[in-house]
Amino acid sequence: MSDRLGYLLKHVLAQLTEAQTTALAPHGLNGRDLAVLAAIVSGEPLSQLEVAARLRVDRTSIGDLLDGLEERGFVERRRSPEDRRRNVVVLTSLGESTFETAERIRLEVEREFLAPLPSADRFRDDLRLLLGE
Amino acid sequence: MSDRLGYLLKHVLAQLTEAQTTALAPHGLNGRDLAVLAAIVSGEPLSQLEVAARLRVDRTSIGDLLDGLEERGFVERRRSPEDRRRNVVVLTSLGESTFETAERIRLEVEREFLAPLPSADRFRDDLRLLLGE
DNA sequence: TCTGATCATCAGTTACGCTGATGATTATGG
DNA sequence: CCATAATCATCAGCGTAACTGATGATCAGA
Repeated sequence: MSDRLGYLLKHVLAQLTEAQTTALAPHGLNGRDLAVLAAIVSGEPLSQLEVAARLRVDRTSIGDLLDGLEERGFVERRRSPEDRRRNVVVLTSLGESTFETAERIRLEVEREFLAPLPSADRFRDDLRLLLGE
Repeated sequence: MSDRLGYLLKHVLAQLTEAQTTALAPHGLNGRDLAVLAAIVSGEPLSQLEVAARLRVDRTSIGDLLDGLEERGFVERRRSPEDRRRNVVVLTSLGESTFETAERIRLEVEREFLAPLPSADRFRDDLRLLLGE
């Protein structure tokens, strides 16, 4: 239909978001929540600012995001002992198990989503190139 | 950095949007406004609903969008004589000239934006495939 | 110790997509 | 012809997300 790049990107993203949302909903998560869990699960405990930076999400949004995850029992915030300004965020055991199943779902959703393409990897490479990574 | 498809798409779109916004700002437009003008300029006069459908924008958003464009003198809304429920939206002469220069800018911004890729056309094709077009 | 930086949080703004309702107008069918 | 349904624009309101700017608590450095 349209060849406007903004239009194409916007609606491709919207469709992916919708597919992820519906697929993850039974587990009480959306794609954003899952990205937060993924940032936390990898390696040493992170402060909220570090989580936000890693996801390139605004610093003031991450608090609300964690509030929701904490209410649902996926993460815990603890005051860091060596720097009491910081909240160290860790996954609960529920958070860990949910993360693993949700992550599998995400991979499957992405695989299906990119199925129409001749090469999904090439498309991913293109996106990374555009971000300069 | 991240290989999450949602992350990649989101930030690629954000970077494009920013590039378009800054490039178009001197002409009093953003990428969204320009898309509206493009939908109007092509062919016969459209009702607001038709403009919204063509852009895949919510029906209730298009009104505000047109308000802004009308304030800035780019479009005019007239009650359709043969169906007085409809607003026929047309470009003013200022709208037309602005559209032409802005459209050239958009093409140049997109060209530069996709320059890092081995094949910009292929990337566009991929996006269209994902939208099922 | 004083000063400035850092972290989390809070209040408020802007933008967008969406739902549901309303009034005006047109189309349909009995 | 008239009553009903459908269509169009608009309005109020909601939820989400990104962002700015301020605050209090805490830490680091001079």
